[in-house]
Amino acid sequence: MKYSKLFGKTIKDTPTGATLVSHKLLYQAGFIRESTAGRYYLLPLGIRVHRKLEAIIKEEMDKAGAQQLITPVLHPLELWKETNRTTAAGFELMVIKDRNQGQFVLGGTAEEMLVDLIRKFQLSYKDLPLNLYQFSTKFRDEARARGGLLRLREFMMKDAYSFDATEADFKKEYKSMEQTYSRIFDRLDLKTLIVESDNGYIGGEYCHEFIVESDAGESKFLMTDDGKYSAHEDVAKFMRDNKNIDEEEKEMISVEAIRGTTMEDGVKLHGLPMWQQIKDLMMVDDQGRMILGVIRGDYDVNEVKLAHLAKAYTLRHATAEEIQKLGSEPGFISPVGIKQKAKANGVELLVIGDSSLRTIKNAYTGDNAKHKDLMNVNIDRDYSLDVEGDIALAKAGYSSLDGLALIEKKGIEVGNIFQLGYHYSSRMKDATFADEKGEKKPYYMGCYGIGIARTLATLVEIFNDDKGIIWPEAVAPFKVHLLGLDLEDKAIASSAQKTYELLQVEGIEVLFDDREEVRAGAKFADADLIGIPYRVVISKRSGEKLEVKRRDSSDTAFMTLPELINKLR
RNA sequence: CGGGGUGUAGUUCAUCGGUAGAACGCUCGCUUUGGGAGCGAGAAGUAGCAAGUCCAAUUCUUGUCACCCCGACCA
Repeated sequence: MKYSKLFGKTIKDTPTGATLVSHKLLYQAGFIRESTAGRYYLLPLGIRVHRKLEAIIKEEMDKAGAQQLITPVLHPLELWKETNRTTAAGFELMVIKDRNQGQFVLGGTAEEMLVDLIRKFQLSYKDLPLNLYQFSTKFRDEARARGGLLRLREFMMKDAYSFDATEADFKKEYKSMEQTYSRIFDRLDLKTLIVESDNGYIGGEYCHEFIVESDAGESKFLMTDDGKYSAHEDVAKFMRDNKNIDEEEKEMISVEAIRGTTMEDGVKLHGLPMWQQIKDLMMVDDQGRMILGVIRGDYDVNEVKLAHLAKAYTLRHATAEEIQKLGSEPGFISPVGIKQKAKANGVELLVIGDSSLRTIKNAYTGDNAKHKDLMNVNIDRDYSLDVEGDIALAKAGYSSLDGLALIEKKGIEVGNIFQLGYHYSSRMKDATFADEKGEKKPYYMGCYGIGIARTLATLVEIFNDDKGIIWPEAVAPFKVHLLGLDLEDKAIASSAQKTYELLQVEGIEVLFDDREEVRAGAKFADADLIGIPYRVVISKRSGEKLEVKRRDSSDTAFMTLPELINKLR
């Protein structure tokens, strides 16, 4: 490619509001232009990198035995109703109508489509395991797109879906995908951490994100120093420390409590530690059920964990009116006797408690009435839980289950792998295969995604210097950036042209800066900005040889064309 | 979705109650020529859109749309 003909010039200005290096550099170097928020044009340089990423991912997916296909972009809305995802993911789903008023979802993920496809076939256990993947544009009506290519409303994703006969088979596939992803990111020179995460509206029980550590990222996660445990804030587990469990249980009493409604107000009034207080968080789920989260006072409730234990898609905070209707009072909620009050008032209530409640004795909390508190409250004796488990938010400094301190990190999620189990195959009719006895069994599923544009932006976030991008060779838009200087000299011009042609004959991708009117300094600056791995200069100064410099090094070497070709092979 | 902000030339921005200006970029010319050259000339804007106030609105007011930032949300 001749630079003089390349569509997409370098530019010195950066877009208004661009804060991320990747956004600025990709714009300045002529890889991308914005259309509207979260939707970008990929210019010729940009699409070259994009295609290389796709090629690497495809190679590794094929190697892992997955098969490529493509689904329609418009998904029939009925399919999403079948899995009850129209409400769960409705806030970011885009729905359109055709001329017959048929409703379609603009695909943002394709579990339903793949299940629908596979049930059109009468598969048997002999056809399994099966892993199908595609590269397709995904639509997400994100509340807030940001950061250039890091959070888009429209982007290419590689999404794969696996179908297995048993959980054991699935686990092999899951492991295989984990290894495949590791190989893919290795080939991109990206160091990824595999972090336990929450499944969100995708469903299923567990999943892992591939995260590249970066301050530009939006994913917060916790990990131990030795790197053996890393988990997203939403799911991170930690050890509860015992407080006063050896204390004698005292008699529970109700006292007058003229105080404000915060935890601190309780601490101040009673002169007791925060951890001895019981925190009560009243939420409402998508079915209108009241959910009470109960936890030791010095911990915070993790609403994602709470939603899981409640088996709810979404939770929101209850209003003061809702709390009063149930028979309690904001700021004075207590697990003691609340179930009876709810029942008396005809409100459905689920009480979910954190295991940390067992680390304290003689706790204090509200008494479900304004300005009344209960002292010396003890679990089992004074109140019981409908569900007991882990609803606590992990924080930096807490102890991991291995006893190591958790540290907080930030990163960009470039890929993820999900266990889906029977989540979809049980909700969708006839999502079954025939087993050895001819009996219909539901598929055990998983899904696996990589955002291509986000990965591209991540590469730029990681590989850059103050002059521009430094592309890893595997995905660089070209391998060689050939700079012709002193091109008004006919001999040099023809030698440069010949070099350009010979490199192409050798199958080496080369961008030839053939501009006559542009000075050397500008060409060097452009080459640094664009970030192609090898810069090759032909000029008066280079003489018969070529001046070769790697983008990531400051050393230059003079060599002949055959030597260069040999080096690049 | 809540809070804040910004919409003026291709881009980044300035200006102003009397219908606009710079830099970069672009075109042409001369000089220059190894780290974003200099000089000169030129093309380029219905000031997001709509309504209102005013003799007069790009400027003030209201609405609307778009975009940006913080938060909520979010594979």
